[in-house]
Amino acid sequence: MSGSRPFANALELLRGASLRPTRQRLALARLLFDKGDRHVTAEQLHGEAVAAAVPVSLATVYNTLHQFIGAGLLREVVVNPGRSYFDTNVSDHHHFFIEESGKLVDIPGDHIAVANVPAPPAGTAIRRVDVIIRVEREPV
Amino acid sequence: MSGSRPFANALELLRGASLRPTRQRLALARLLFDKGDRHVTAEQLHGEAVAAAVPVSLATVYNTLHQFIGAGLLREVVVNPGRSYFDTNVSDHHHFFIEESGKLVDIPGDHIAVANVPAPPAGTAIRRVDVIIRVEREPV
DNA sequence: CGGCTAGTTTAGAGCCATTCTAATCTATTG
DNA sequence: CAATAGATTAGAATGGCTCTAAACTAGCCG
Repeated sequence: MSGSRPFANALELLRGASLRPTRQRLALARLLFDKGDRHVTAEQLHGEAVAAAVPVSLATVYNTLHQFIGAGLLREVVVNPGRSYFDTNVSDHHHFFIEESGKLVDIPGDHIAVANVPAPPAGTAIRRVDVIIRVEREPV
Repeated sequence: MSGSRPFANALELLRGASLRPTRQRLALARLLFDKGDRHVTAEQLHGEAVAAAVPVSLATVYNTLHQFIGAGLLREVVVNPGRSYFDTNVSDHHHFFIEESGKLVDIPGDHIAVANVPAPPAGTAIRRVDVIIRVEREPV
């Protein structure tokens, strides 16, 4: 785990984000945060919820994911056109992306250093630095 | 310019990539490569072609862009879910991404250093490292 | 407890970038 | 110039995501 939310249960998480603890949000929060760091797509998460007999629509999954992002509980990772990944690890880190399987693997922030970053274009400030290392199955 | 294709005209580019020099491909190659480094979307490029009175369908624009990528003439930059940018600069470099305007700005490869990259997951090899620095309009 | 209301959820339609299909066209070769 | 492999095309299809408007519910107040 990233260790950034020790002991926080789903209810506290939602309270902290000023989101009403509805059945759907509680269930999604548990699916997301009860098993350590995860990278999921909206569709995957929806599938898990349905499998867990939690009645939730895909629209609600998207709504909830975006609310969690707004609350800083989640981060969006963009590696592929036309599909978003949601990352439960919101601490400073980067990613390996295995193109064939579509899997993401965390790289802790202190295991990688980005140096000599030039000044951003005039009138802008850096919001975030994303490093994506694209890997492929090793050629034999 | 990235300077990687000095004196190459559109015809030579296509020949070198074993692509038949059709009217559409020649026109798109000129639009892409005759004005230095560019970051375009498929729709933009299609618009430019139409504006230049080159009859070309959006499907052909997509086909051609992917063929150019396959030939190493172009690179795809993924910063936004649901929209791809095509980058005519295929040399080693990275990007600032200005979220509000959707603009990309090149960062030359030698102006940024990524250090301490950990070994990739077992059985995989690094194909490419993408650094995307997301910037926002400076808060006053 | 019963109602009230703002906030939530939902099915289904809609949107948009991209890809597919199958028919037409064209660059190249003999 | 005819034959044909390859290219282009319009339009339909796809897929991820968002919107809409109606039904539901958590939290509040009496």
